[in-house]
Amino acid sequence: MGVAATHDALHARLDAYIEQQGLRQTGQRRTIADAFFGGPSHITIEELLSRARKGDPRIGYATVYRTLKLFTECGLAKEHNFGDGPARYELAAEGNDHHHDHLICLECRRIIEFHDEAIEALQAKLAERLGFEIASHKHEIYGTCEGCRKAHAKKRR
Amino acid sequence: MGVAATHDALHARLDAYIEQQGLRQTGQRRTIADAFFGGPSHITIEELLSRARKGDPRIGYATVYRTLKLFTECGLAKEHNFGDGPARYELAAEGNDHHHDHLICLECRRIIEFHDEAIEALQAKLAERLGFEIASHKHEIYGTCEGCRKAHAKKRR
DNA sequence: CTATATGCAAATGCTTTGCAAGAAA
DNA sequence: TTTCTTGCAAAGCATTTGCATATAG
Repeated sequence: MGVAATHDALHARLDAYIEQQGLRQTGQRRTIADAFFGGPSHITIEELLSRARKGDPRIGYATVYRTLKLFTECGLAKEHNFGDGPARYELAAEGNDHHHDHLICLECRRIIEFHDEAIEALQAKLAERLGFEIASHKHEIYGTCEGCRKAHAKKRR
Repeated sequence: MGVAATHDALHARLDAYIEQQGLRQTGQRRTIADAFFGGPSHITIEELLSRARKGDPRIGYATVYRTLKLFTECGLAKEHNFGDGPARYELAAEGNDHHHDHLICLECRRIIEFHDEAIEALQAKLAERLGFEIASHKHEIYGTCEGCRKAHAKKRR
């Protein structure tokens, strides 16, 4: 099962949502979906637009925003704001489905995903203790990644 | 030791920073500091401006932004973005100093602070494992607070 | 006096929206 | 042939900035 098959499944999921909601299949949606499914994770609207325009140069800014909102609604995308500029989107679907959080390098802006069952468990316990029902959470760790730290060490030598 | 004494300590800290940086004591800074030290936590610029204007009606928007940036730089304030509207600021200084994270009720927008040593420890271990040096982190839990859940239960009866 | 701070209004950056024209069902 | 979508430009919102004036040191 290669990338193409995965994309088919994602497109199918999108198509199902579109139909179920009485919306319309359009060339732009397919083009943007291709750009999104095949592109790097944590992509911005800007980057996605330029990827999508390789397939269809007439696509507009607002359409990408609207389409990513649609993807987010149907669970295919997750939106993140890491404090610097624009929002970033990542694929959130079967196979890629399980929840994760992020470490963000403040120097090179690299984003590292992590999932820690023990932290999640403690978080759940904490919420329960406070009578709080969790809908979602955001756990972001900002700092310096291994690569950037090594680069410092090298410079200092 | 009452509130006034606490405020004195905060003002002293601010004054020290201002002097140390070769900046200037101004009436506006004192007024905004009073409004901030005495006001509710997780306050917005807008709210702070209206509090400050009770002391000095001529204070401008930009000054509050600039002054809260100053407070943040000198460690007296912490800025948070909880995903809805404008940033919120909380006091971060002696007594109020230790780090905490937040639960945010999506219904009543109440903000509950928490501090969980075990989660922090796991987080530190995780970062170490990845060779990542933590500068700061953000752990936000969104959902429904106890009060809102009880309100639902009542309605349903 | 000199450098910093202020207030205003304009600019910015990201995102959303109104609307007329175009396309899907 | 009706309803949804698109592209464009304009609006919106939070925040920042340029600049002339005011003020602290």
